[in-house]
Amino acid sequence: MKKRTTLKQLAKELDVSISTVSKALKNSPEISQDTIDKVKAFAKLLNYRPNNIALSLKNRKTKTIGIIIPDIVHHFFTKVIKGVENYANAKGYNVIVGLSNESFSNEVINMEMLANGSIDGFIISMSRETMKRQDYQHFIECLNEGIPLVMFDRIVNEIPCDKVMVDDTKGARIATQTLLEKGAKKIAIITTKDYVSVGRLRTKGYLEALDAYNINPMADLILKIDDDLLYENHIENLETQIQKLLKQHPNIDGIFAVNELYAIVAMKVAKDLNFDIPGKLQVIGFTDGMLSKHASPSLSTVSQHGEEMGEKAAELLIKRIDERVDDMPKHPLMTKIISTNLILRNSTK
Amino acid sequence: MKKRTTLKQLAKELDVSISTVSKALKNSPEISQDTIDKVKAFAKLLNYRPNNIALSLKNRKTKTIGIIIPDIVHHFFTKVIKGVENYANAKGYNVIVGLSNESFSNEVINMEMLANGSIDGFIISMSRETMKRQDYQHFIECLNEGIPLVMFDRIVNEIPCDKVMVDDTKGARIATQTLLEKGAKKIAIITTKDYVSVGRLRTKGYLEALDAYNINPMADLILKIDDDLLYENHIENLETQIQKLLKQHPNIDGIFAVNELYAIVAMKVAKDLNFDIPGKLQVIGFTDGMLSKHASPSLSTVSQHGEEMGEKAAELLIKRIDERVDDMPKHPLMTKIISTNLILRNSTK
DNA sequence: TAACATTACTACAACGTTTTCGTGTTGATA
DNA sequence: TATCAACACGAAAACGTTGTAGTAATGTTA
Repeated sequence: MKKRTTLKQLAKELDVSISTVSKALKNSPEISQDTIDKVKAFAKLLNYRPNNIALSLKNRKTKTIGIIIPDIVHHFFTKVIKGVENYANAKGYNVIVGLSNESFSNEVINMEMLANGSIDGFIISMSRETMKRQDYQHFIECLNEGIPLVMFDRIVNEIPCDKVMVDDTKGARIATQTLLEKGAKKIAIITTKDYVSVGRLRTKGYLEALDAYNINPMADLILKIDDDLLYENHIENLETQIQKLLKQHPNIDGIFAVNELYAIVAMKVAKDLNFDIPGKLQVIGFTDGMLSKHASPSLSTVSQHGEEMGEKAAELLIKRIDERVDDMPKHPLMTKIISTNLILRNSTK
Repeated sequence: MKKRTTLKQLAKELDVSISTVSKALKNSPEISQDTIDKVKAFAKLLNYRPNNIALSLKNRKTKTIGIIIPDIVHHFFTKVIKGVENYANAKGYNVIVGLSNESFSNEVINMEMLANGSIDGFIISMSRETMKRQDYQHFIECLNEGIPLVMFDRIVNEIPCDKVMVDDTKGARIATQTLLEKGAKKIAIITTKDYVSVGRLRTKGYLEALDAYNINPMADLILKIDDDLLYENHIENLETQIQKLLKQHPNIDGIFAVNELYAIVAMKVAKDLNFDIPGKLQVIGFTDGMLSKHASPSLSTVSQHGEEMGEKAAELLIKRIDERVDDMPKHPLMTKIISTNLILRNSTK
């Protein structure tokens, strides 16, 4: 097994010093054109490429960013990763992915593993367990060590870092409003427990829309799902709860679901109960993924623009990293709001 | 901004040498218990953690593996990544993700960016363009430089490396056979152009099954989609082609599709044409994803076990990396076949 | 021709570790 | 009282770079 070519090897073979080789490859004016040509030719011959790790050590920056997400098998997060990759690669950065699997300890372990010099900064969406515990010590420590952080989607205000989010409340408000405009009178919401920030905010938007139409919210129509269960159970539980809801209130004519899966399952249950969609029941979801597009009927939904979020997060992070190097005065913390837009398909009139 | 604690700092403050600190932290018997305790206490106080980059440089291994895939917004690939992460993290490895976007040059650039010492090995599924060009120079070079490679899913025999794949032919044969057993007489296949290895192999399985039942394949029933188009056009094109097929052969009673999306679209088109699924037309797809599970009717499909593939790939790669370090005799190249299984849902009788 | 510039290089330190090979101080032994 | 372990530590090299500071060998000027 051949080992990689180093400056030292080039230097020895060419009978010059390591410095000369290094400088020649960088077209330093200190080196004669003659030598430059020779060195370059030989370097090319041996396929020399500088060792990234050595550079990282020397420059005290790795040109790598870490993204920590709760789950990768999820259209929204993959879109975000894609956005991060796009921007980061264009700036010469690599992306390390860490999966928390919605677990607090995994999140902490993953971050510690990477914070030991492997990355220049983090892009994070917290695990559900972290949100529940409200234990943000690992984020704080990260910042204390001078590692910049950008949070997205699942945000928490206590952490002084850059953030990228969607206007969840507004998106939900517009979705609900649209249902109202399209004639729905009795709209249910399928949402998460309140400790999930996005669920809470989207519920808020739903309530605001009702309020604007002078409709009193009914507790019965607000289904807060505990998605802490294992996946399979979670879906089953979801189905039975929606069934119960639709049977108890057969005159429900609108459903707003805070994510794609909830909306899809709601449609399925409703269809099984012979609800006509969108004739008698209109449905809008949140997050535009494969499921929405290919469901039947296709699902109207609030698009979150995950890719754009990822790009923006990467941009903020890399800016922060660069300013750290220059040791310039920090610019103030940013919270970038990505606007949603409503995609109307066939689950609404 | 505070910088990270180093051995040097600890040494200076404690007024001992760097070596002593290093050894103390490792419980070296050379160091007195007294000193060990002191050093450890102080290290803990300053929250010392060794710099990974320095270790990487010293040990000439990064404990990081790179995974290059054509697209991350794809259930199968995310499953594989998840499997890779699982195994790799458990072994103390990090995972860098590179996206080729089905483009040859992106694949090459991504690999070169990582091959400069950033990773200890690659896990790869080729881009479509690479398959088409059949230009594998970058893989060869990688191997020449002593960087181990594991290919999965989209394999090519010419490259001497470990491989993880599914028995595509067998999976397709069983799927087709199942359709036949369930009474289908005229089965169409929706597949890709032949340069996509998995498409080719799955078509082969389809033909084998027909042959076993003494059925002559009809060219008309073999729809080879050119998925080289942009996404949106691709789907539209797919729809019209399937429409044409079903109109031309309204007595088709079985469809085998080589991926999830093709199957879903086929079902949609068929439903629009008032085919009764599964009554009159049965459908089986390949790759078990979200779409299959939540389609209506839910889609019977050949499950590929992406997560298992990822785990296996990581295992093979890490074994290869370890053997490289020990400089032991290489064990022979492995090709691990992950067996598929057929998940029967409501798109079949 | 002494003083100085210019050219074209080399030596060395540094980034943060680990590890090998010393080395000075004890205490025990012959 | 020399001799030798045992003990507890330090110096230095190495991993592969880069950049600063030197230094010979020229050429130019007063």
